[in-house]
Amino acid sequence: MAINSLMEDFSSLDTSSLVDKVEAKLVQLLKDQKLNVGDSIPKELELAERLGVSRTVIREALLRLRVMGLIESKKKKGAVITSPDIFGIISKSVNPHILDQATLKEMFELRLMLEIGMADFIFQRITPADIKELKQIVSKEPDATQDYLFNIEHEIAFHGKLYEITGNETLKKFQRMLLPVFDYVHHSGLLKKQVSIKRFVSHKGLVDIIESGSPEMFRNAMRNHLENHFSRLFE
Amino acid sequence: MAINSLMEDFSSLDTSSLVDKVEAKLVQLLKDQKLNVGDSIPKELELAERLGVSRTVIREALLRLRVMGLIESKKKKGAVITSPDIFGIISKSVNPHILDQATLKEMFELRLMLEIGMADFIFQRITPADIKELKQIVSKEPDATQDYLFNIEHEIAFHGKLYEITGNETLKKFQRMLLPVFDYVHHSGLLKKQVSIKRFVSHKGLVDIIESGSPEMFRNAMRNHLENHFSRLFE
DNA sequence: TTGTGCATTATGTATGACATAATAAAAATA
DNA sequence: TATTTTTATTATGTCATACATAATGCACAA
Repeated sequence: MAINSLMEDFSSLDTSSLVDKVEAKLVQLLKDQKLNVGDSIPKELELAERLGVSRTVIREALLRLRVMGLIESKKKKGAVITSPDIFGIISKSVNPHILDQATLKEMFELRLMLEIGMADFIFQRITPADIKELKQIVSKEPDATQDYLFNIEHEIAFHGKLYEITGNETLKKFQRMLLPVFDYVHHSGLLKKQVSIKRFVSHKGLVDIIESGSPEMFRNAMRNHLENHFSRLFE
Repeated sequence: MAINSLMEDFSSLDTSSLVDKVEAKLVQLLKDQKLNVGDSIPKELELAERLGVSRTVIREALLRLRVMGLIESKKKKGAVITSPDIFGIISKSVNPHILDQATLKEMFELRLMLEIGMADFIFQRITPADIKELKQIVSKEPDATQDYLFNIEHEIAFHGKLYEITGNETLKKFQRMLLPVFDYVHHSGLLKKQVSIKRFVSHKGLVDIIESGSPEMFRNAMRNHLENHFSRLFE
């Protein structure tokens, strides 16, 4: 079925340029030959000769793989296969000013889902040191009268720590990618006006639950904690 | 501050190639000039002249932007700014055979988080038609004796429908990206052996809750439904 | 053995040329 | 005049070649 859809793509949409085809061929090469990270691929000239295209085309195709993080090329050693840091890469291209508003709003939603869904991982992997650190962060919690930026920083510190506790690096990168988006969406006119800022479950409340509650309790508490955001999304 | 960090980058790590600099300059151009989607950017030759580099370099920089989905270039009209379909793009570079195992496992975890965290969005946006469709999918639920592939297909149909109900296109793309990863992780020796396949809350159970329950109930039920996966991650 | 320097090699950059496709302008026809 | 066809123009896509640059390894000398 994978092959079929591939064929379809090729037959139906033959608007593909030469570089497109070469790119596909190279990716397939990586897949087929089961090359491992660190292995090096043929030189540009060799590829050009073997595929019967100019070096320019090869270079463009390789460049694409490089941008996608599949390879890295050094001056003499040629190109070697790397394990792509996906989110690190797209972080570069996530530009709130360029992404369309619908996508931005959706990414905002994604963050809410993740923070609620991470409960089990927090409970599974948290250490006493983590709890201590959380408590320390919470102890510095600013009251509502405090200046705005400081509040933001505190939010990031607290929630960022939660992401960290999950021990999931990919998730952490995802959060870093979402941070500017979140901030942007929060302040642009994308969401409904915030009618009343109520703090339902506080950060301290969350920590208490982490310390002596259950994942289930945490999910509900976090959902409640994020109510201000949800209420701006829904009616 | 943005300028400072930029300077630092340039001074500390001047391993950046010409293309790197041009790329950064172009991205900055897009940001500064607040160009909207659909606006076209200067021609390659013009850029080459203005920045004092060869067309080769300009082309490579533009190509990077293209791979990142920031621009699209047509034969005559030049390049126009587009709203990048991030996940569509990285889907292409998500290759389970190339990603390292730690990342794969983490992406597996991400999926679990999302499916639990999506509860509120499902309840907020589901329509009677959706419920009807869900019931129809469930009615065809195969029993455990049925052939394996059919079971997989059914899983994808059901959970995919849930993603769809959230109305979040970005999430949907994210799922499509995760699908091959999920399958791969599930079958490779990455996770602990599956001791006993128990179906806790069934698909039908989930539908019942969607129809007459609450987000809170759904989260717990989904967590339970995914227990087989969780148990392979945790002890 | 250690270090310096040179040769080699593969990518990075520059330049010029032509192909191709999309658009606009001009010409031809009804 | 209106409409279609042809032609010209333009900007990207592809090719070819030459040279710059940096990393690697080898040879030679201290």
